[in-house]
Amino acid sequence: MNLNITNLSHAQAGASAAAPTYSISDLAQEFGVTTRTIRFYEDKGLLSPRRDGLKRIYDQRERVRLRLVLRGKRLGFSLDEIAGIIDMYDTEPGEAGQLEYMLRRLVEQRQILLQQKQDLEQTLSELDQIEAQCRKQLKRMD
Amino acid sequence: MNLNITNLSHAQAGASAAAPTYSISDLAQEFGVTTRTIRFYEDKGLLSPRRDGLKRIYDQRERVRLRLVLRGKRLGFSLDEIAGIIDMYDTEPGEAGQLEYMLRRLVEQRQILLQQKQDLEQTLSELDQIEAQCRKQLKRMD
DNA sequence: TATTACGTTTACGTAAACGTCAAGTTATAA
DNA sequence: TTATAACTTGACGTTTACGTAAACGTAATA
Repeated sequence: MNLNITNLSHAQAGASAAAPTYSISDLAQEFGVTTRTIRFYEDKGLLSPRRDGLKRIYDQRERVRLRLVLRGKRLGFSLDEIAGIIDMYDTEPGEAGQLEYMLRRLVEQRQILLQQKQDLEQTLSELDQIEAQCRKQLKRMD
Repeated sequence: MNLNITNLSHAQAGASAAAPTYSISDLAQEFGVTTRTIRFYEDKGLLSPRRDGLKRIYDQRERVRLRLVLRGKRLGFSLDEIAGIIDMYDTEPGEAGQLEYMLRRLVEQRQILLQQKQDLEQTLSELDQIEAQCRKQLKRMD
């Protein structure tokens, strides 16, 4: 019998105020990906869970990172690009040169996202037009 | 010397009111992709240029399709997904069942795009926060 | 006539992002 | 004690989206 707090029924763990942790399959289930995928992301340096012996233990920070990765994927970025983005989320302040470098990267990334936003809105508006045509055509057929 | 109207200096062609046409490298240059890429899209059924002997001749319609493909890529869709989307742009009205099927696909596609939009805006706002932190830190270092 | 520019097909190569075994470990339940 | 479930590390397979090279055709230019 294991009395470890990290082992409570299902994932959530964390009665009292202990930091909740998750197994790999907890996260796999929650986010609808396979454990293979999660391990692959670790291989690529996107995640770095602690270990309990061999087993991977994910805390909040790792969980958030996974969420960021999957959001990046939905936006169509490669894992390498996502790595670059997530990097910015938790780079330590550092020296001035470092900060200015990061500001430049932020600007670049924003440009990309703004272009996407434009592509997105144009596509949405075109779909609206197509739908209107569709409905018009359907009415005409009654 | 070739007097064909399609052969005027660079692509644009179309003195008078003749429909402008383009060679494969015209389009490659205009959109910043390789000819290999354009041929690959044709292989996948995304483009279907006319031929002059062996040579591919692209008209406005094909050019627009290429533009749509590249926009789809910027949004992170696979070529198969893009094929499905572009399909909707030029499906002939057809019968009622066909139209209703298309309406369902439109709704699905819109859902995906709206999710992307949400992801996009959240990411943009997070980048704003990071930038603010950065600038704050820089000021503190003066 | 030879070269240069642009086009063609065919085909093998490759990077990314996992899927899919295989073979072994560890912990709990029967 | 055995079986089951969840985990581990390889390692090879697969799909997508092209890159890259070979070998050739055609047309204008030096």
